[in-house]
Amino acid sequence: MSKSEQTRDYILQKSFDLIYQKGYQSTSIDDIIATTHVTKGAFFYHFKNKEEMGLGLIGELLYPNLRNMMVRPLEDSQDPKTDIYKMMEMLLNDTSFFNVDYGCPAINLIEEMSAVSTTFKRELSKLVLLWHNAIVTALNSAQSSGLIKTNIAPEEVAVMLISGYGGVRTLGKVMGRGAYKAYLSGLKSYLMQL
Amino acid sequence: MSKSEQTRDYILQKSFDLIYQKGYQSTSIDDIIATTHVTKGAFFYHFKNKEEMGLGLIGELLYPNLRNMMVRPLEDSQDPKTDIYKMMEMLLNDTSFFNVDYGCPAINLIEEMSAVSTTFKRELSKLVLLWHNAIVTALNSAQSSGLIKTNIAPEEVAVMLISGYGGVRTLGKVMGRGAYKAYLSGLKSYLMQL
DNA sequence: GACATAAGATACTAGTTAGTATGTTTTACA
DNA sequence: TGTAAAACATACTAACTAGTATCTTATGTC
Repeated sequence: MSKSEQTRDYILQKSFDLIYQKGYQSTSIDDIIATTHVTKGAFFYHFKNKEEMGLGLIGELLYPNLRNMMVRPLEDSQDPKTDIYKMMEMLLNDTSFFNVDYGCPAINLIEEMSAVSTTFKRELSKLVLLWHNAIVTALNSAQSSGLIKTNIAPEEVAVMLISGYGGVRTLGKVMGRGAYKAYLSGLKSYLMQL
Repeated sequence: MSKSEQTRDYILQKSFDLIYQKGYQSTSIDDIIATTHVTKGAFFYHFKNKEEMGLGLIGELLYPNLRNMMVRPLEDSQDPKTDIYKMMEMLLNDTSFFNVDYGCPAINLIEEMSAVSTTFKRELSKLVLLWHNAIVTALNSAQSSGLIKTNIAPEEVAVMLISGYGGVRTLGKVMGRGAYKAYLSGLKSYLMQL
């Protein structure tokens, strides 16, 4: 990786951290250059404007992380019920990447930006759809192999799961990790009965 | 209601609308005085600062609305399963107060403000707890009267329901009303099996 | 090692932000 | 109906905002 690529990635990573904590609109470019010690000239050399940086963040940080943590674990799953639970547990208990007080970076951006910028909305909806499809595919195959009742609708269950995840991230912000614990417990019962 | 009270309420109501659409931090006082045609002097006569207005909003608009739409329908409920479903349906289908693109005002504020202001976080957590307790109470009484299995934990179900609601509001922002429809359908099945 | 260009640094701008200082006008009530 | 206080209006400030113009320095290539 060239020196130039390094600073670009560095800016993206630090911006991500700031935005995760304070929100996109409340994170100023001056904030970013202050914490990175990268100058304004450097910032605007690598990004045309703030939006391009924000979209870069989604494409180059959020997207690959989502694939790794939320899509890949479901690919070719032999036991979706268990794997979905394990995935949720992993996501909610991962304190290296996530923080209860700050919630989920992707959910935060959806909340803040989708009504304000159609470009952000479009890119973020791609992420959601990716996860949605991964869940539906896993549930479908589980129905084929008789591991899940055939009278349930995978699309509905996917929406229930994604909503549950997003919602408990929000809930965690005001109620703390206890919300995660209760959710995971409730999720287990919910998955059982599918 | 005196003239003075009227302008105060008017400011709060219009601020609420703006904040619902753009977020709290992105709604400037200049935005507010521009749309209300109330002058800056009037604004700062009624509110010490922006935060006091924001908190007023929570206490005087969000709180009573939450009581009416999310707590009262569960009080003395003879059939919580049905009443919870009806409440969710009412909330998600009410287009006079809510808008898919803007989600739920309370959820939005939690998302945006709880990590940024402990005062907002505290006030908002009260709202959540109020709803949580109303749900738990309803589920408890349903267990007593044999309408719900006794091996389920009302606290967990409450977290599942609140998370589901909050999450589908987020999901709706990027996926549209289809998310609401799928959620309500999934919710019905979920409640059945309790 | 010259030189073109990539990468980064500095100083600025025009507009916006919350909040204040200092006025003027209503309103309630004696 | 006079007057004190409540309610509102106007003009300003200091700090911050995204972005630009213009410069300097580093880097790879022949």
